[in-house]
Amino acid sequence: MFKRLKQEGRARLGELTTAHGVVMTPVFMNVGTQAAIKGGLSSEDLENIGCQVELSNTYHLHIRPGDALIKSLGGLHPFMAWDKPILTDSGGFQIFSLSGLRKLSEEGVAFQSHVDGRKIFMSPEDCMRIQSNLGSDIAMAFDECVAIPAAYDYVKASCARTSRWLIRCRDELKRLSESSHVINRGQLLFGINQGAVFPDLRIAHMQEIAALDLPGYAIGGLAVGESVSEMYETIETVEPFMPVDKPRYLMGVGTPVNIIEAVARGIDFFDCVMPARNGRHGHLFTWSGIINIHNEKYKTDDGPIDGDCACPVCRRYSRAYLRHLFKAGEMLALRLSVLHNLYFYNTLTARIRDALKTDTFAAFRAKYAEILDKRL
RNA sequence: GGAGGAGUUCCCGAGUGGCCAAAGGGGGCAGACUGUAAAUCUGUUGUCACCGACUUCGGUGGUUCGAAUCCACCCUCCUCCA
Repeated sequence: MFKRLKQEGRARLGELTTAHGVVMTPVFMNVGTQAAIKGGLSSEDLENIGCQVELSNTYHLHIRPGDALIKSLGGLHPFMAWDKPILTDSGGFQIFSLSGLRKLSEEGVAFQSHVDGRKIFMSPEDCMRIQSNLGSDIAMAFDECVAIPAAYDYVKASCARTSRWLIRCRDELKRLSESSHVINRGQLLFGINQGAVFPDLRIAHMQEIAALDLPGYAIGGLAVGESVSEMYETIETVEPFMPVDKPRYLMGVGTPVNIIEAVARGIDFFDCVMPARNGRHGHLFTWSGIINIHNEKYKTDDGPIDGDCACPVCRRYSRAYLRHLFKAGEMLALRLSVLHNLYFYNTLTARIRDALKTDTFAAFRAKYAEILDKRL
């Protein structure tokens, strides 16, 4: 159940109630694909950096360790010792990212496991059964994330199939929720809008799925090859057709500025691997821009990553030390960097919420949208 | 004292007459990364006036149209024998 608390322009302040608690939006969801944040963060760390929602992946957990095992251990929440909300992504992104290892049909997707090569067939119904076994609070519909550039006719046919799959997802989840064996009866299904950068396809598809009156809606298939302006334009195109009183999730996006700009265009939920992956690669987000801690200029820098950051890393360690950890190949470098970056992203959305509460989001946007993505 | 072996660009290490400014690692420097097959990948790493020129393969001389590669002497290091 989603409640809109406030609005400034198109930007919204809200809260979504899930089986494992209330999520204040706009929110950044922390990506732990295999029920773990890469870089060595624990569930306890997530609590300490203000994480509201953890995100895991259906395809990856189905392959290893298997959703049946996780269900037998009580579901993802006890399994990873995280009792706050969890969203599971459907595996639709793997249709895009593992495009060389799968075959698509009306019935579903035949993946060749990237781990051991074995065949894994996933229909929309399978996808819902897996997510039900995982026991997540929010289940994503099984969609096809289409790479851009894409041919119009292909995208049109793909959207039609994604719509048919969505109905199958909804019906299967409904059937499951009536069974006495499910571990999370209150699981929310979010439908996913596709259509690449074709305005008419985006709108038609959004209208189609909005009619199903689902608990939430996502914009998928962005940040997969289009320009940033095309991404913003696509959000602006679709947003008026998204139900007003339902949560809106922009999947896989993005940079700090992308998030601010998407909030300004009416988005509530975000997730992105960028803070974790780029952090592991030495790119650290600060309130004055992005630094590459590998750079020689930080060799003797005894200041924190960010003087304006209150995270556990900035309170204690210097840039020079962090740079040394990277150069020396110490895994602590990865852990501290990811910890800082995720703290930054969670704090970014917390500050956006604060700005919305005090009707100062426009000023916040003007102040930070210029600098946060800048390389220092 | 005798007998072998070796000295290559920041390091290790290939190369034994022209296709060599010199393979491949490492290290250094820089870049990419957006619902994670990523602790990954890419570029660069003698100098300069850089589509070309110059200097470089322990040192000095020599052979040759041409040498890191062949010859002579010298220097240094390693192994074995006394």
